[in-house]
Amino acid sequence: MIDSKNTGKGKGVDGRSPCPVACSLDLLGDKWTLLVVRDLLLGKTTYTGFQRSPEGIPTNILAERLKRLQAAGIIEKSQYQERPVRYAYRLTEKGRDLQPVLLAMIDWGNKHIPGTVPRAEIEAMAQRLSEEK
Amino acid sequence: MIDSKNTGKGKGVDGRSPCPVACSLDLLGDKWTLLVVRDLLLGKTTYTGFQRSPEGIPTNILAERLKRLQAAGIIEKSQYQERPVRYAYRLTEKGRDLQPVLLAMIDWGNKHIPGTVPRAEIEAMAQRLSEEK
DNA sequence: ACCTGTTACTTGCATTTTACAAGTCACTTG
DNA sequence: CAAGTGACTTGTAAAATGCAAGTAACAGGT
Repeated sequence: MIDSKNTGKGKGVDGRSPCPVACSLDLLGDKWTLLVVRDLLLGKTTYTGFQRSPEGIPTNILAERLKRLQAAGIIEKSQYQERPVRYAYRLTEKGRDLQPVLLAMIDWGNKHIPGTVPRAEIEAMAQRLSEEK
Repeated sequence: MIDSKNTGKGKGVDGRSPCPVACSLDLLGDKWTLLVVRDLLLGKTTYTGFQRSPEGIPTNILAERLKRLQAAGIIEKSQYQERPVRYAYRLTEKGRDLQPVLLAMIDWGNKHIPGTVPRAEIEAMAQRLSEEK
């Protein structure tokens, strides 16, 4: 199925091929999307929160990615207060299920890219952020 | 460390931040790179083999990605015959260590994108390709 | 009431990356 | 010796990205 150029069954898949990796990459395969998911897993929820991450995502890219993730059902946007209006973005179950992908990347980075902050430290920070008042 | 815009210790990290996810994405964060790694994990080794995958990677992109992956120490290129010269690309240990990332993506895709070919089928195919004479 | 600040974006434009087609070079096979 | 294959390179149009600036809705201080 991976080796044939569309076996022509007309499944539900829309992407480049029925390969789950290819389909995932159609959605997540760029330099920013998974960083937003990372921030969400760390407990961040606001637009400016994502912007303040050290990588410095351009604001138009962030806005576009949040729309894509929402359209894909990976995050949901909710207004958590009026006057002034403020929004919170949260992972859906589909989004939280990306955690193993991120963890695998963290482990790979820790093992093969010297100087990356270790998983333990990241998990500790996630803890802190989720406990924040 | 993730929340401060470079704590200024001058570590070995070159990317956008010392976050292992960000660093991994600097290398792998696009629509094609991990598909090549997928093919390599499946047992493919040649330039035209990668090109024949159903996603249809553009040839200039493939050439550039192979160079990047080689420069990053994720794959190695070897000439497996002269007259005519033919090359084989193979994953290094660093490259093989990406398997958990790919497996996590497969599981996520299988769970959340209907119509994607199941992990069992992919593993069976990897088996077949690696046994190929 | 006015000025400054914050959150959550949108718009415009230059630069970079990607996609697609075609071409090259060294051979091999009929 | 003509056609084919493997492994690429080159050219160019289209799309995505990055950067700066602008907008809108409010809050808080003077």
